[in-house]
Amino acid sequence: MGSRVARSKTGIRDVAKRAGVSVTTVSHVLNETPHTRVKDETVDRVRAAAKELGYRPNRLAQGLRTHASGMIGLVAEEIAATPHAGRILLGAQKRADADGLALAIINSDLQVEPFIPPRSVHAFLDRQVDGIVYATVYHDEVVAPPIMRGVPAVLIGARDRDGSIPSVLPDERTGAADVVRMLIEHGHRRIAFVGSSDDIPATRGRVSGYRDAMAAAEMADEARVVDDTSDAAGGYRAAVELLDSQDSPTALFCYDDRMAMGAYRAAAERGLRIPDDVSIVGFDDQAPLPTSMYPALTTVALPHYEMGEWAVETLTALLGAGGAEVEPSSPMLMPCPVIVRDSVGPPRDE
Amino acid sequence: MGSRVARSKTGIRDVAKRAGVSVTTVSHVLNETPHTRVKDETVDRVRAAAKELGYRPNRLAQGLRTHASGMIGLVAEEIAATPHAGRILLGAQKRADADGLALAIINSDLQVEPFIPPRSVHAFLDRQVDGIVYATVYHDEVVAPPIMRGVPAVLIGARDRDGSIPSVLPDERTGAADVVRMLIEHGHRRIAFVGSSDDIPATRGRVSGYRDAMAAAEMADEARVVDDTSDAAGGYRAAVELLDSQDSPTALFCYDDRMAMGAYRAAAERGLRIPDDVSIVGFDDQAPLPTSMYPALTTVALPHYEMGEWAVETLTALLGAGGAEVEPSSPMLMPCPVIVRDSVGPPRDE
DNA sequence: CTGAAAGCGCTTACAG
DNA sequence: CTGAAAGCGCTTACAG
Repeated sequence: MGSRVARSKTGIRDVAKRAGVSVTTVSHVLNETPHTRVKDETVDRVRAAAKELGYRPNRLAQGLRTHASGMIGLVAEEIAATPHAGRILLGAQKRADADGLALAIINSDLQVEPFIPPRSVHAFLDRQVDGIVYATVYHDEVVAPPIMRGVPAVLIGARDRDGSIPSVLPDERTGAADVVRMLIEHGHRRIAFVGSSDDIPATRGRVSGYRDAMAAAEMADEARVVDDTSDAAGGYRAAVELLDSQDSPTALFCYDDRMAMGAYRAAAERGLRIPDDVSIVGFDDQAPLPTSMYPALTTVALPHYEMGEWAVETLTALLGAGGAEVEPSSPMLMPCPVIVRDSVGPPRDE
Repeated sequence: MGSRVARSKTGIRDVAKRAGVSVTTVSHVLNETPHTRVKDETVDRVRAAAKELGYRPNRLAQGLRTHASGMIGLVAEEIAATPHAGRILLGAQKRADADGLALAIINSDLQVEPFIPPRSVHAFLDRQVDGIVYATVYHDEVVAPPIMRGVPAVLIGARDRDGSIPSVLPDERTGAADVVRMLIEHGHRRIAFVGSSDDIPATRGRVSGYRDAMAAAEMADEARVVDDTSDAAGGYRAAVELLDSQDSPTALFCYDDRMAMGAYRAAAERGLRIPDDVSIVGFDDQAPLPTSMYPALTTVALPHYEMGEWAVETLTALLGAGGAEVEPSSPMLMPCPVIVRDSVGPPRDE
């Protein structure tokens, strides 16, 4: 055993001894226990002793005593399944840190069924986490195991089937409508949707937003959708079909940035310049794609960071509420801002 | 207070009562304490009682008693600073999970100075983590604060200045040499390096690898490097300069995938097809770039996942060693595999 | 203003 | 083969 063990951590008792007071008093001054007055001079002595000894309270012991571990658990289906979803972690961590909470994470495999696996929840419960956030990206709805009702929880990316767990979802529909409206405001009328054939909520939200905006502009008849795989190859194929058709669109709203990448290629092959000959927008703002494309892609951002923040903020509020039952509420819809870059312009006169 | 509190968790005492034995015995059978024989029938009774009650040991209490929290802490400078570095977390988490360890993460701001901030380490030490992994991506060397010597630790992406903390680094130099050699084997001689002007270890490693490979093929004289910013715009400018020069290169090795993206554009503008007219390779394998490009980019992968795994594996070994001092050793160099896709071919005959 | 004591939920010598 | 008891490092009524 090296120096590591010799260290023999200093405990509250050591501080008490050094300050010549009881551990009770040390605890009170260090925690600034409410409704407890301690003589100023004593306070100083205790603080000094703690400092000199480099005393750090053992959070495990505190947790055992107070039934609050000061830790929250984040279980994420295939952590950062989509590369930049890691931003959910960043947002959650930053917020937790600000609240003096530690963030533990655990990975859960992608769930085919919408059931949250109890295993991951148990791992956290055993460690007495104060709350749990469950992040998924592939389901509309999710059903929580019974044990999960024993602790404050919040959901990211899916709603609770029972409606009793607060949840946050990206407002893809509005985001999509916003960017399409922007296209319309630039003067486009023949705006097509390069859609995805994935059967996930995002697919539905984005087409809906597209249709909303077209309808709002009385252009529902102009709406054209061609679906394909949600990657560059799919975007290419869909864009080719659209661009080579009669009355080809002057603007393409792509399901995601990768499809937009394929659409860029289709345009280039046809000698179409962006945005002069055709405007193209994407969705996701998936770094480093949009800024690596030329011209830089105007797209709609998925608010991962914000959802992570919101989740622990909400959890903190729940904790403060002392475990009061949460009344069922509808999911929070986090705005998806459109990020304007260089791929949109007015339609070419014809 | 809702049903949450009513739950009043069942403890080891409840199990003991139900099984009609002492808590000592319960502890022994549940933990399968070595060198302790318990009558089979008793074992069964205890197990049954635990199961019926849905008993789950309180890890906080166990930790307090055994001085092992079963948790390791990962502090990452700007978590997933680069989008796919989130894979470090995935690798670490998977490995920790397999070892029955929980993984807590904490974010640290980007450090300008190579000093690991004690604050982040403290947060973990207070929670009695069994070990710490510190992940950075911008420094060659890092110096750990004194407190960090009090716990098993490992470094990702940087070496410890004192050499006493095990560390793992991507072997960028070899990876670069490998991909350049591949280009050479395809018959290329005029291979240029589209380099980065960033003053970070990666820059140095990748040029060195390039030079190694050129030298090994007796082509040191053919080496040409032009540096620029490490993004698409920089790659474009550098590639333009190279492609428009006398005896322009037949292959471009780009510092990273984003620069390769810019190089693609430069080639396209010049009517140069990839890989027929010019071969291009990148570095990082930064999803979703390489597979979204056309043709799909051949590149060298940064082994984030593997480094994450290695880190907790090594930590686990350290823990097993019971805190024995680690003899200083040189950093582990994790291979950077070249990922072959479609952007390389033989040089065009001239 | 301060302290003795109980107890959080476990594990672990030690004794029988 | 099994159990009583001490103790991990704290907090918190309660008493003085």
